[in-house]
Amino acid sequence: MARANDEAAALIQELADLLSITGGDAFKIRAYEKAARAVAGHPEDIAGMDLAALKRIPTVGEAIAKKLLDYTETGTIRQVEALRAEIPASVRTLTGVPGLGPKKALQLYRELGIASVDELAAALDEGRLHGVKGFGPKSEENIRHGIEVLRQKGDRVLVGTAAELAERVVEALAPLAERIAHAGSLRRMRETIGDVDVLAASDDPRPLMEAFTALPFVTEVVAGGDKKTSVRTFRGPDIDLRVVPPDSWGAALQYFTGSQAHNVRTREIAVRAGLKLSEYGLFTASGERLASATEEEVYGRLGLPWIPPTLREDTGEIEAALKGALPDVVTVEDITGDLHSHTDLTDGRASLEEMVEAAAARGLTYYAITDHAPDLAMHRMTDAKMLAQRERVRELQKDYPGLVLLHGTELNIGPDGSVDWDADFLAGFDVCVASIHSHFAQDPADTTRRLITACENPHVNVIGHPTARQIGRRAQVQADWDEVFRAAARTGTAMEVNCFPDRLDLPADLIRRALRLGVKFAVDTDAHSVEDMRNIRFGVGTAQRGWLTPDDVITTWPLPRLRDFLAKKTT
DNA sequence: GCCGTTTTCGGCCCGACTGTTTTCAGTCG
Repeated sequence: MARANDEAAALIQELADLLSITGGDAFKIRAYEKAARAVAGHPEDIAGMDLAALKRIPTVGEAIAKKLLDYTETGTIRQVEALRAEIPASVRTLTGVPGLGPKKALQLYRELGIASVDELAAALDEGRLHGVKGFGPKSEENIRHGIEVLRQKGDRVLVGTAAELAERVVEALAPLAERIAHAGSLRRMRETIGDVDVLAASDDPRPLMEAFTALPFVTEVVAGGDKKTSVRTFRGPDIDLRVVPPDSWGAALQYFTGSQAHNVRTREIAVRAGLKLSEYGLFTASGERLASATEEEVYGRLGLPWIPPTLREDTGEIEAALKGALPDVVTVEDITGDLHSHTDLTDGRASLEEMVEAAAARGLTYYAITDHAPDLAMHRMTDAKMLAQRERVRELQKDYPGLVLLHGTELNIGPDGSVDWDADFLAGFDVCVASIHSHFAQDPADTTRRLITACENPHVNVIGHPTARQIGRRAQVQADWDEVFRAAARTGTAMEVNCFPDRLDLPADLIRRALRLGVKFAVDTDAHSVEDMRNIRFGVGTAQRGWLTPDDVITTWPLPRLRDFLAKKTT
């Protein structure tokens, strides 16, 4: 179920958008935007909070607290309703067209009565923009194109897709740059990516820009300068290439990694110290450069430790850094095992032998094979097939002295919380993952009970991809997550962080909520092929965004500690 | 509208690029 926080944050954000269209004070607008982010990221549910509690949320003062109270009491915010009456909410959608901001959107509405993207397209066709002040022939063409981009590209791509594209750009341009790397939301490992940002260091940007625009998948150059070039790609995201002098590398990487909200905070810290921070470095008032070569140096001169990119969202990392309380987040190198994988016995594409060989090559110390159980009838699993696989796993173990093979299964959680086999058969597995694969639209109270029942099963060790979402295709199942997490913590059941780019499940915001309730996590690839094992970086990135340390993640633990965790369920 | 190791008022991040504006506003990140 959508938390009150998310709906309230959306309303505050809408208030900011509508005020920016009607020409409200820019600083007031920014205050609303900051508060919207803070409310969305606040771990406690705002439903039921009183004014004093609401004001304790950072960036929420008296005025916004009252608006939040208005929301929790009436389901809406009066000022938003009033502004909607003045400006149709659909005018907001005009600012979604690249190149159209609040000022021009308002102008189009006031002068031509345009209140939606469709109306804008029609006005263009009828030539009604001719002669409107500020809209020359070039603007018309850009808006026309912007509408097309908005309509066909949809919006964001999965992090895996963006990572592949970024790798191709970096590889192609590396010979022409002193340094080159991806930055932006991809470096922060957001689950979906709008634009791919690539940063290069060179004293001679021209050859880089020329090679960049000549890449085979580039279809159009949107903006081309000496320092920045933006391109559109064939059925992919836009790519920005920024080129900076080599001695600005650290400051530039810090800046272009973002997030924008994080950067605002770091620049505010600089201003308070009488300094100026830009992508070229940290400078004194007289222009003397204090730091710029590395990110560590830049953060250091601001009095901060280096902050992992995955935390840079202004959701508490600045405060934690100032207090010396940043989490020592889990890394790919910390991962010692994998508790969820498939073979061609069910829907995997590689044999048991190939998967085990790949797990050994990853340098894991333990690896669980967890093929699907009989309730997913399409995979035609039987008791006999599962026991035969177990025999084969035990035989294979002899060939892998450095890798402990675990035999497990991925159970199906039925609508009532039951799983495929009875306790006797389940007791034969080393580890059991249990996941939801159907009945996604159940009543939230039923889904909550369903997941709690699965946690209470003494043989279920891990809840696989707990929300069952598929990014861009299937919404999360609705449940009272805090209740589910309490049950997981109480019963010693780990929540999975599934590494598939279209799952990333649990999502980072739910990870943070679960963490506060004492839950442990299993970062698992759910690999169906050898290649899928590379997805571990996306799951670890998601775990980092959830502020997880190695201690929170059972798949970083040495085998004896893991075995204790698994054993505690049944005793 | 928020906030305070320059405090309760006066600030609030910084730069690149575009188009049409003859000196810069709007947009974007």
